[in-house]
Amino acid sequence: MKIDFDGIQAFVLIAEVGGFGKAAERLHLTQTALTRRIQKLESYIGVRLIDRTTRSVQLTAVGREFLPHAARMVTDMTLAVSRLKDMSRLGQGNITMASIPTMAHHALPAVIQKYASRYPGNRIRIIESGAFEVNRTVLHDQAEFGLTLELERHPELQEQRVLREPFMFFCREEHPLGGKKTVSWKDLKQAELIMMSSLSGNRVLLDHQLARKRLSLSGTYEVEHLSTAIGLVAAGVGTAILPFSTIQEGSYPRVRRIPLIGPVVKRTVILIRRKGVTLSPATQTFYEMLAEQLEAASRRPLV
Amino acid sequence: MKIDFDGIQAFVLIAEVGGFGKAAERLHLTQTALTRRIQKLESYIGVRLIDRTTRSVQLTAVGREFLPHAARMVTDMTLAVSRLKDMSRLGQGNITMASIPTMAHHALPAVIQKYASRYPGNRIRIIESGAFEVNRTVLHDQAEFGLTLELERHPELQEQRVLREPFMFFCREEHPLGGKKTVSWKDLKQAELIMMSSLSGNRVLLDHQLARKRLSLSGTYEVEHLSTAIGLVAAGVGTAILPFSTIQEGSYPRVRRIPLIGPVVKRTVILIRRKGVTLSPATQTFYEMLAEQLEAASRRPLV
DNA sequence: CTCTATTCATGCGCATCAGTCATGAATGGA
DNA sequence: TCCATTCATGACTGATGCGCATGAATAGAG
Repeated sequence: MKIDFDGIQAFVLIAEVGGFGKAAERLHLTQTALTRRIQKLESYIGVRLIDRTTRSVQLTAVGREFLPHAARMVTDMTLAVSRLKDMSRLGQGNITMASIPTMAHHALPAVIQKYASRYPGNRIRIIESGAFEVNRTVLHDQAEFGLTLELERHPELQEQRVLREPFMFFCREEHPLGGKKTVSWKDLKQAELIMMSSLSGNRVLLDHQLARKRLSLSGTYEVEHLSTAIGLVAAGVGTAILPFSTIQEGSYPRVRRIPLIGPVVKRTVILIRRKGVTLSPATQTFYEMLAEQLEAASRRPLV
Repeated sequence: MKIDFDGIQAFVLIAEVGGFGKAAERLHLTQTALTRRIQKLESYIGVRLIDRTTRSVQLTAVGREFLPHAARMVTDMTLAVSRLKDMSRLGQGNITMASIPTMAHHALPAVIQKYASRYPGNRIRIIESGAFEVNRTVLHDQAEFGLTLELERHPELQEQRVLREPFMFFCREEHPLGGKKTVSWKDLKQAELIMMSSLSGNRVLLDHQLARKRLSLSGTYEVEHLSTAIGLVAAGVGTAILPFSTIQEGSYPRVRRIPLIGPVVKRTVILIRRKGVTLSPATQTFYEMLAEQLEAASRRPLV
């Protein structure tokens, strides 16, 4: 079953404008071409659709019956395809990504804001979850890509490093260690540490790297989210070891953020996507913008 | 805006069967051709729709979004066109015709019955009206063709004679003229004539032809429809001059139908259709069958 | 009534395009 | 490691759709 779309389109247009010549003009074709298209269409379906003499052009009974269907199909097609093309001209389309909370809270908003101002009208959905869940989400196609921590590699995922930042020591300014320029892991024995749950990706990372230096941590408190930890620190409950970007400049004015040395432990934030799958144009653009912004931030000196 | 229907169809099929090779088989094409179709489609709309390696074929985000629309459009198109083709393979389609009542009552039913048994499932609509209205109906495209009396010609109508039958004298068997083999117009002076309204086509025809022989009729009764007239005759109210086919064999057993001579006046029944317009296939078939049947009837000896 | 303008149809030549064949490249599984 | 499967690519070819020039029909003007 072969479908002659051009023929049907010609039929609809001729019916609408009432003549081969005018329709041909609109299609940027010669009248000859349209005559041929209609002839071909009619011979294919075996029914005359247009009764035409040099002086009049009118639909046959069958043509009249077919016209509304044909017109609808032509507009549907054209609309669907042009929407698809618009989509490719960058911009239009839905974006679904997954992200660990730290990034979703601190780094993403600025990028989203920038993206949205340049390409308005797109829906962006962020699935916020722990580092391990981000992987799963991407693998199951529930998100087109993810922003997560570098942990173990997965063969089906393609990784791209975008940010490398140290863990730092967070405490209130009046804390005994609050005045130091740097803090070493040894100094933390007397600190009332607020730890992340051992299910957290950050905690896994931290433990893993410290273990190699034969260090270990024990906390007084254990919480699920970084934001809870920083809240507790701000309230003076204790101190915490958190990634550099946990707080933004200016928020929590009374909290000090002090470099941790001996050793310096860093975490790497990566973008992940399934190998071999193409991102939608909108997502692709957003992805690139996000990578660029984060890498730029990564190069800025730590305050 | 060019629409690549073949490409979209290929896309849908590949998505459905999950591979180029299998889809190609179904379309009776080589795998190469499908690869090319998808490449062309993608390059035209500027978006990758299918992520493919030699080991897996899966839709991109955009492809997944487009698939349901595409599938629907493809099936719609295919269905609409195949329905149109069916229509041309004779049969399917609606038939609308106009007819004068005599024909609608007596000649048409047999033809319709025969047509319907050969091509079942078609809707046939008959617009029953006087001879003049039949013309108007066809001219206004409210009916594809008409069965009417030959009166004056209209330049936009094409006529085809299908039946020529005499007017006859109708009376009850016990009527004074009921025993005669023939009746002449002169004999009618003493008959209680039931006339048709002068708006009737039959009456116009009759008056016109008689006038040329310097004859004229005057009736005791005047009715609108032939069926009324024959009813009155059957009831013994009077006699009437009516077309041969006004009654069918066997109905009205006590009514005699006697040839009228001096002169014999005939009416011609014709099929009319607008010049230059094509009938739908179903109508065309019905039209031909009708013409043939009527002409055959016309050649049968009058009883 | 004739002439002209308009409009659809057709013959012919050409360029593009879509399809095929042969072959290459990638990769999961034995 | 080798093989079977599957998609991609290059070269070639036949089909197809288009344009130009021209023909044919006819409504309307004069």
